[in-house]
Amino acid sequence: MQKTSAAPVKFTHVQCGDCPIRHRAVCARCETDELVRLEETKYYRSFEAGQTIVWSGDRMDFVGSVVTGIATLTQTMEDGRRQMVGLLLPSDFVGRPGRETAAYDVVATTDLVMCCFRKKPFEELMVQTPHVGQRLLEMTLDELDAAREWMLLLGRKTAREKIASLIAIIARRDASLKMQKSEGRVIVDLPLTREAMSEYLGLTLETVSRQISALRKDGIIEIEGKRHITIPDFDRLIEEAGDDSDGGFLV
Amino acid sequence: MQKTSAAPVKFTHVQCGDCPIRHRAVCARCETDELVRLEETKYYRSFEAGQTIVWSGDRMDFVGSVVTGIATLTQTMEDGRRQMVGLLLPSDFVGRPGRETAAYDVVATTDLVMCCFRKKPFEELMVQTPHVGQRLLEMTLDELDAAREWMLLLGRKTAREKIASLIAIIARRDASLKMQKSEGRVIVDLPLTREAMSEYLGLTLETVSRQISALRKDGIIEIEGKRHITIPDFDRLIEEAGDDSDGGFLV
DNA sequence: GCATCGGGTTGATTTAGGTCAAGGCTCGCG
DNA sequence: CGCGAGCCTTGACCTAAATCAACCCGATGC
Repeated sequence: MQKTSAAPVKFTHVQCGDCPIRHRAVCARCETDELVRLEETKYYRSFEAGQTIVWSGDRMDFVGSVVTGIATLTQTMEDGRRQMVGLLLPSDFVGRPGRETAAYDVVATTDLVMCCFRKKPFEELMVQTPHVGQRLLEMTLDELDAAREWMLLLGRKTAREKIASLIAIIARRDASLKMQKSEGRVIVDLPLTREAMSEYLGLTLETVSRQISALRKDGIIEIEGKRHITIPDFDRLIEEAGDDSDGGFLV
Repeated sequence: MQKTSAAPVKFTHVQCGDCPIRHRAVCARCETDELVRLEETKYYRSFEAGQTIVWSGDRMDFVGSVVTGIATLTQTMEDGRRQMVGLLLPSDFVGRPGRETAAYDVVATTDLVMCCFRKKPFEELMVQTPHVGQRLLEMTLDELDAAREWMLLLGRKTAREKIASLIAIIARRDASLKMQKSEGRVIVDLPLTREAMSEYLGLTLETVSRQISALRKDGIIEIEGKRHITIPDFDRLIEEAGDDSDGGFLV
């Protein structure tokens, strides 16, 4: 099962600044003049950990991408049950062209910097420059694959498998960015509270805590503090995750 | 929470044949010469109920859309646990441009006709005619929304709520196509076996059966045979589904 | 120094849904 | 006509995870 696109996009545009929307997220193959037009409507926004960026149903007149930090998309039922439906790491895109209200709560789970564009100009740009739309399609298809992997997790995995999967997912995303892996031994800092993990996994936070303890007791993971995890044998973790495929290299 | 795009696409192209990929799925706003080019690579395929169209990991050199019948996308774990991750009704698109192997099992759950295009020419067409790509982006975004609604269902809803939600989803898709609704009273034919429902909902088929019986006893639904359901009060069903939003008009 | 608070752990108990098992209904076929 | 296969239902029992509750630990504030 292949999760990544056949031909991975190369980010060769060298005049990029620090804004991922230019060099990673959207404008991977864009031309200089398009960059300039995009640039004109660009602005940055910072949020503190815990802050809600938009509430479900609110007007949302921008799109953007995460520069640093982590955000989540969450759905809430009337009685307060919550399910995370999106985990946004740096370079991930937020917002849907063609929709003017947010469909989910968007929350900063760590301190966060986003790079935003007003929606109108962005949509106009999309019409004028097909590359942007094509890149967005690729990203959306990747997200859809991730969502489907997530559905398997939610529908069929045990609590232990869910925890192992989540750690693996974060480790892989981390590793693919930072390459902190050395022959099977992997180190991760969980960027989520136990509660956020429980919302990701469709569990209670007590169960999350218990299963993390269980994995520690069984030597699958080692823990320092609350969040710092080292995985002595990554393949063993993957076994615990019960993944059929390569586990989805995309979150 | 808004599930449909702000400006719903209008299907005004009148020379359409019976192929949904032309008039509904992809070429909503296309020009005649594009249609012609697409037409050249088009072919139909029929499948019987229960037949597997592609296996996860198999080479898949076509994309297409469902004309009549129902297909599903399913993921399987090594030990046989299965989770449905896509339900494809007429006009839904199958396949991912840019990927040459299938990521999921695609199964015909009823007799099925698909309209297919060889992938290469389709991809070339996509590059040449932005409208096709844009339409595909819209469809993919809709699917992503549906997947996220589905995640809430899998992660947080009770068995009873899951069943009620599924019936509501099918009824709405049905109704939006066939308009067989009369003041709150709705009639649906479930196009899925109990087993398929259980794979959709992350339950066992026994639980599905029990909860359907429970909803019948409580007068939420009435059943004739195994599959024919009438919903005397649709709003009451929605209450049982525990939906926060409008419930996602998209499957 | 002490109180408080957010995040985390652990234990005791309950329960929703899974598992195992028996049987029913319908349809096609020898 | 009787038989078996699919599909579905129902019952008895079991277990994984939820619930309820106590408590730990480190940071922050007064």
